[in-house]
Amino acid sequence: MNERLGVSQKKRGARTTTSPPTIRDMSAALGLSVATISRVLARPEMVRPETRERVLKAVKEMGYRPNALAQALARNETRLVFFVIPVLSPFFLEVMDGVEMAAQEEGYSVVLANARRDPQRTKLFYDQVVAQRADGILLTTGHLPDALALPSATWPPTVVVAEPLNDPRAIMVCIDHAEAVATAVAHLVKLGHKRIAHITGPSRALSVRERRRGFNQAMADAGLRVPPEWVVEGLFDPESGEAAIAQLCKGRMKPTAVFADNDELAVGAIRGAHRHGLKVPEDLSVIGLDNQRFLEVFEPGLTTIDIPRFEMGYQAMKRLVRCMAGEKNVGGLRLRTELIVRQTTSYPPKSPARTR
Amino acid sequence: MNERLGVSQKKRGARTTTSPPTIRDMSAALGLSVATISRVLARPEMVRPETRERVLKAVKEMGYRPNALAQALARNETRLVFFVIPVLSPFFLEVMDGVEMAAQEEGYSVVLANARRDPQRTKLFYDQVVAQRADGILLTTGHLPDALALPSATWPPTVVVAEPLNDPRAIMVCIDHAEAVATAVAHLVKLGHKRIAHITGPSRALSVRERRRGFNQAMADAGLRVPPEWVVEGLFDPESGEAAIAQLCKGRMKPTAVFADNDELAVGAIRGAHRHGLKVPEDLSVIGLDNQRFLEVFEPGLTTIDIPRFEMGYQAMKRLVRCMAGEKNVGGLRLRTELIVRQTTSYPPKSPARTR
DNA sequence: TTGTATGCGTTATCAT
DNA sequence: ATGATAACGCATACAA
Repeated sequence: MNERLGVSQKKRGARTTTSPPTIRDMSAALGLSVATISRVLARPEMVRPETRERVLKAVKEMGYRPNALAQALARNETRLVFFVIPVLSPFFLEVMDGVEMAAQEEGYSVVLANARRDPQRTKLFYDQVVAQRADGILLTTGHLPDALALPSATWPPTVVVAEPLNDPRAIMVCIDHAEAVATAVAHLVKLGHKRIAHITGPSRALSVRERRRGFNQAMADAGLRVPPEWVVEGLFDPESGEAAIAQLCKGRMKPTAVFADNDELAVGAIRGAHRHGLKVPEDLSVIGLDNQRFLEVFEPGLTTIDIPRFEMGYQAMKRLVRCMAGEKNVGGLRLRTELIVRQTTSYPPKSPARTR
Repeated sequence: MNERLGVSQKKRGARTTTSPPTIRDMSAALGLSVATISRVLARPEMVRPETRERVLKAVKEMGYRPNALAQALARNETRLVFFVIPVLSPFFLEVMDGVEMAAQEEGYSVVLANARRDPQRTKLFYDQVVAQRADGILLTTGHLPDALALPSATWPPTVVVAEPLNDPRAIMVCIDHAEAVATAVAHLVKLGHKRIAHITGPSRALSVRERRRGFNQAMADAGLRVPPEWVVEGLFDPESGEAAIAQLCKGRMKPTAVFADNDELAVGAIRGAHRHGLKVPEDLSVIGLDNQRFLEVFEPGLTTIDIPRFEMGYQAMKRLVRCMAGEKNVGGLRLRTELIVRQTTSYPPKSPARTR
């Protein structure tokens, strides 16, 4: 045994510094083959209890931890996934929470991949997956021109969260945007509103287009018409919401209610309304979409549509795992949204509000 | 060429499915050694231009990408770091933004490691680093009982962000909490406040203790005393802030101003004040700490202390990279904070406000 | 039940 | 400038 140890050390060069023990160190120290060590950790039932205990004891004593890198190479899997987001926002943060939870349950780690609004970067993350930097990819962005050019053979396990994607190869976990918006509109209509504006996100996003469709449909269903100037496009931030209100106030006919494509736009709209001397909801009803957690402190409480962000992330990751396990025909999922009525919606004003 | 390719395939088992080409496939296809292929990508200047071009062309055509896993194993580095957070919050999100930026610049990826308030989990992430799942670790939590027990030999490259840590081995990038708080107190004192309360975060965090120390010191310096019941501890959330105000309103003597350990507490405090019929800032001045981005939409604008979150993350990651590169004596950093005066602070009320 | 030997896809050392 | 080949640390098929 000592001989073998000697040989081993000579062959592999003496370690003077204390680097973590490898499986071979364990093997040498215990006089067992590396295979046995490996088996104790991977399939304990395959090894005799006494041997197993002896190995386990040594593992604990010497602090042996299998090298994740080597393991990954041998097993041909990284147990890593990329979570690609277009921009760091509280919304994706909460989706990520669900992703992380599922990942933990399944023994995966999540790499946050921030595309910084650059589709080109999304492609880079794809390349990384192809290069075995990760096993799969979770997308939260609908437009990825380059990645679509990927040949099917190298299309890695992919699940799209929160955003629809028009590629049949992608599995989608999202909400029914059109339906969600319709619910909001229905709420406003029920309150008696007839003049409803729509503040939308950037129209290159498929989800935004879906919402717009839902809005128009719901309005049409209610027999209401939407002047083109009442559909104002912006980014998903408060500034855009505020600007949209300024825009809407310029017109001769003014809406009594606005639906905003997300909560941040809605909050901006409320601020904009205040700036224009409009009270919410007395003069203007505002309804958002997201039910962002951090807005719980906001006053007046924002009427909005809840998107199950955590659940979306969780389900998406679970599906991705199945994908990576080689399962075929993993289906997508459409989660239900829910209208949360708080204080920013009310009956329309009796007489048109006067803006300043 | 076909022959060689054939040999390769026979030797390595026929691939019926199209798996990504390996360096050996390239080698075979080009009639060059694997070493040359490798060199072209790693040190192009070492190879003759003609050969180089030939290889590059083939790389592009065949879509060859070095397997990151194998690369990592051979180079003995993962180019991955863990970013450990106690809980998913907008605060850490912005720190993460900086971390990510620096990581990208340095060719690293960031794994989001959510400890979910469980120090035990922090230990797990440490183990993963020891097991070469990542090269280094970024901590945002001050209390890690178990990890401290790690022998110095296996103490991986570590940088602590945002939170001080009392381990000499750790490199810290944070702010001077005591000084930040002192600035806030000084502002209130200058406005004429004499009765100032402190709503604190959980006292197990070292930063919270530092802030408390800063508060007491600043008050003492101003010749003001702090009744023990005016220091109310809570979690870092709005609910705690609201509860703290309820607590403070129960006393006979009431403060005219409160300093909250973070913005969320402050926002909760404001809400609590409203509930108790106190107007902010007329009856009660409130000042927070963080300058959270999402609170920009909050009205009235919160007076607070700006913490350079992005910069903290960025600098921390840059330092971690140096650490991982083996650099010794990488120093810590203390970033400057800045008082942002908005609308929630004003002069103390002439007569004590009446609570309901 | 345990051991032997080979493969995983690179990098890097040492020849040539 | 290029090639042969030994690491890297583990998993696993096959042998014993």
